[in-house]
Amino acid sequence: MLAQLSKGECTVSDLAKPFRDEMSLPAVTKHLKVLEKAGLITKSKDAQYRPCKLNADGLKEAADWMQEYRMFWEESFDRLDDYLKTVVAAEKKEKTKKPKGKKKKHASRK
Amino acid sequence: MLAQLSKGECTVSDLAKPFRDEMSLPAVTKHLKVLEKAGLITKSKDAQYRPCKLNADGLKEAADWMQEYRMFWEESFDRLDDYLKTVVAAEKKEKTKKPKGKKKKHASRK
DNA sequence: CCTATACTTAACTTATTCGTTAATTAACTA
DNA sequence: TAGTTAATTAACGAATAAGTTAAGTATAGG
Repeated sequence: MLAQLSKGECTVSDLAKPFRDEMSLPAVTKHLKVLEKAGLITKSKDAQYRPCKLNADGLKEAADWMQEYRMFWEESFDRLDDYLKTVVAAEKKEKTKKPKGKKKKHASRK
Repeated sequence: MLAQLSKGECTVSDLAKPFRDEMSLPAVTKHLKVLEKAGLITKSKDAQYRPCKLNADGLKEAADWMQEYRMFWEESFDRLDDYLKTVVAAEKKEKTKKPKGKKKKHASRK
């Protein structure tokens, strides 16, 4: 729906059309209500129609917010990568050792 | 919990300890069950204890999966950025024009 | 054998998400 | 004015997430 709106203002039923067989109109109304509350879109009046458009300010806020987390996510990716590299390396080493070595006891649990 | 496990195998109660006042032990059991089902950890038996460890294969799969979506997310970020640039530009232009111009009618809705 | 410890299972609660159908409001139009 | 179209509201429901308490199982160890 946001993608649709990025091409220009349009009405509730226009936005609903692509989802005709997936959800009802009231469902769309509700969906739009959360987008509106979230400040991502605005609705206005034109006779029976409620033309919707993207809200630049809200989108900017959202983008800024995501931008913050983007780093966090990427760091997480990198940490996972690091972790996997060490694990995979450890496993390769494991395989070159004798396959039936002593089982390592875990640390004492008292 | 995954972070904890990345430092080495440990038991259910060890994993639960940092969350003592946030959730009960059964809650932890359940949480671990979903991590196990998701293939991110494995559990074994040692007397009453159930030592858990990270599952490298599962984590690798998860990382690969995320890697795929990473691009999608970043593209989305970029598209948002692009969109915002054009919108902000458009708004600046708007402000330099006479503030009380003709209201543009929306496209006919028949 | 008895009991404490580690953990699990069962049964239930509570809140939220995401939808539904039916009725309602508002405005256009023949 | 009567009917149609656009959208919303009301009332409800199913599914899921994420916990809770209380009871049960398995094992170690005095």
